[in-house]
Amino acid sequence: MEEELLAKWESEGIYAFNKNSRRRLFLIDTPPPYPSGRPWHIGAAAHYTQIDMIARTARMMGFEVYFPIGIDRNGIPVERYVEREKKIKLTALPREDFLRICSETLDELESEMLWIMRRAGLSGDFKGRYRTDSQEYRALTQATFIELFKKGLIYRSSRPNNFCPDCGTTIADAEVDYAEMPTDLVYMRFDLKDGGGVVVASTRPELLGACKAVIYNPVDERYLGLEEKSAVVPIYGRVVPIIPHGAAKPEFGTGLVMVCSYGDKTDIQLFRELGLEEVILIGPDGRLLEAAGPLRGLTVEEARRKVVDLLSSEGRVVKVERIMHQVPVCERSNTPIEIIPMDDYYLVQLSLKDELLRASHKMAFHPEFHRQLLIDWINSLRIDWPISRRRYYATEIPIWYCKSCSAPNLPPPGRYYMPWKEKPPFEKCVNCGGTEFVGEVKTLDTWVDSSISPLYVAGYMRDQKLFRRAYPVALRPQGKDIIRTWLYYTLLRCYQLTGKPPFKNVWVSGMGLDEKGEKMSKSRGNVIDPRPILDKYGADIFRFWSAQEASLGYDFRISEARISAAGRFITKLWNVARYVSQFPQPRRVRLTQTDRWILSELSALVEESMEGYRSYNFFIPATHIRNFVWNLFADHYIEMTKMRALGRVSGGGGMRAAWHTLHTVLRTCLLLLAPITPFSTDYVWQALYSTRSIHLERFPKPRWNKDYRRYTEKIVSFNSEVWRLKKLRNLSLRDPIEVSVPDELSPFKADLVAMHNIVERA
RNA sequence: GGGGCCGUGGUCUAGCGGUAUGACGCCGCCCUCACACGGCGGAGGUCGUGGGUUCGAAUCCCACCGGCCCCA
Repeated sequence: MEEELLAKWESEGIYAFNKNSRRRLFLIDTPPPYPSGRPWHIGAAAHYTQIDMIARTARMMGFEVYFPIGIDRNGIPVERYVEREKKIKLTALPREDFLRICSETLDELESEMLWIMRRAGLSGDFKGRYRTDSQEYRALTQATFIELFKKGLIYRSSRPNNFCPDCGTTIADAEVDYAEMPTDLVYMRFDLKDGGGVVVASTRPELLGACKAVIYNPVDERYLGLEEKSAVVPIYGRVVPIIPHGAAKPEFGTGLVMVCSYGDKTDIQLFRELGLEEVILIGPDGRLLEAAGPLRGLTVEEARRKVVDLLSSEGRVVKVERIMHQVPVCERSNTPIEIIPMDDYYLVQLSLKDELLRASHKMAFHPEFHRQLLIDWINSLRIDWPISRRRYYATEIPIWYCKSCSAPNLPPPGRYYMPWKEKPPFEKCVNCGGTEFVGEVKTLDTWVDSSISPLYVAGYMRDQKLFRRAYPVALRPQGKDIIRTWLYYTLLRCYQLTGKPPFKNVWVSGMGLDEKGEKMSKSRGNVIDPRPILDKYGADIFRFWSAQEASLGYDFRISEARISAAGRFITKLWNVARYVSQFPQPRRVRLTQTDRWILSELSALVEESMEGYRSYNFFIPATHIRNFVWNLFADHYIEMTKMRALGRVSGGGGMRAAWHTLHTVLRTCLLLLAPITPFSTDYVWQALYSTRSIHLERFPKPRWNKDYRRYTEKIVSFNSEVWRLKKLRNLSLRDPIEVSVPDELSPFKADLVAMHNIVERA
């Protein structure tokens, strides 16, 4: 059934976006997922079904919706996947061959994700889907690079930064993770220049050759009086100052810390602050350089062992302590990073912090409390964004350097350029008129591409007419795990380019965890493949589960048992529809009090559901509709009116009213559920109510008087009481029973009597 | 060290100023002509701990404990 509807929706093109529509536009900056491995995370699949609910909600509210489908295909993840899975090293092949393999690998992984998205019923633009590694997309990335370069917001610099020896490139702070690892804390005796000695503890003894100072905390009484004195660095014999500084923690090691270029971020700061001259000790291959003297040519690990040996032979190792230490690692390769100065391109961000903070207050957050994650990240920025990477499968930096004067020459924006293999599209150097050029070989961080997705989908530089209407785009949906990357970088880049925040609304979902509440990961072995789930249960069940399980912004647990339990509601809905479908749909009827009562509740349901839809919180409509359909409509209204609807009561005046009401309630519930369970609702809709899809309809209005809601509790408890009595007396539900209907329920008396087969007391 | 979220019957969860919602599980009865992927009935909670505000707190405030996540 679902497959047929999918084909029908596609052939009829009912979700097509008409950019010239007069309706208000609603653009969704769909996250282009990255095909980095398989299977695709079931939490991600759930996340995308919720984004689809947003799209469907906006359509049913009367917006012209653009729900693009994109795939993010640039950058280190695929390169590492190829290196790992196919055992091919980036540098082992000609650049073009490596690129081809990456592209083919992406095609495979991508088709799997697209199958899941389509099968889950996403009403997105599959036909016009985009890829961030397409010529058109990369051309836009390069155009924005050129624009920002000319604005002076991109510059080249060689400064100490995170360097991953395994990936062979500089990486940004956002790509650094911290791993808890056991490390040796080595206590080393340093001589003082004027005699005597001190003990310095360090986890990086191999950096002794870059030690330029020793610090202690000024409140640390043990070292009062060391100020003004100098220490002699073991092995290297360099004399360095001892300085009181707050960065030293008295409780760590001996309270004396050596300052080297560069053990960590604090070292960078101290070198700058104290005006120390750096010693570059580690090369891009992760091996120690000339300046390391006896350690030259060794890897960091080897050097660490060797330096301890050397120190021991001099009797300088006081003790070695095994400690757990937070080590900064590259999030792609899990390799400990080194801080090495490299020549890279930087995008200005520090000087924009205040403006970005202001801009982040101009976007509405759903839920509000996730705004703080963005603000915290902006506040924690300490360096401009290094955007260049020494990698291949990414957008090239569009610059050629003049061979005679080394001036950068940039091409005109608009086309996709590959400076490492192409001739420049100009003849002469803008600076000296030289005619020989060398193309830049470095590429861009993949976030440089993905951070312009809202510009891409809104037609920036390509369709000004659309762009003016569509930007800032209506909504950015995304997971909370990529706030510091995707959300932040998008804000930064779009703000630099357009002076505006890119979104009106930011919708941040929580993460899908396993049934115990732990993160799903291959190493834990708790991943669930979404494909068999979709095959077994169908998309509607998966979607209804997803709506009901994940309240806005909170993490949610994924268990097959709960997905299967959610399926029972779909079955219930199905059976209700089957029951209702046996009756005709009379137009003009005279409603009874019972009919008015359920319509009162229906009005309330519409209002509650719409409140949820307006805040993109599908948990609210899903749970309310479920409760209404199951616990009021089916259990009470249908039972109360069954005799009347089936024409089993004398007179039969209310029969047509019951028919009419049953259909009204069903029709309204279908409309309310359509964004969440698009398949079943459309199926029933087209079978009973219309020749065209439910997904072209608008949401219902709460147009029934709500006064009768005051009877709800009394009706429910009266019915319960009768059921209980029958049970108590061992009567079947059809057996007659002698009870009196309370006066306050007299408006419903006829239905209640028929329902319970009540025999009036004499 | 900083920040965020959470702590409600066996498990999960709603409520967020008037002593508690629903689901799964459990017990019992029932194939009642839409539905046994069902219906009905039932057992089960001093809402993490301590204090405060209030006529009244799961709900607001403070402290603490525990869990998860993020950042340094």
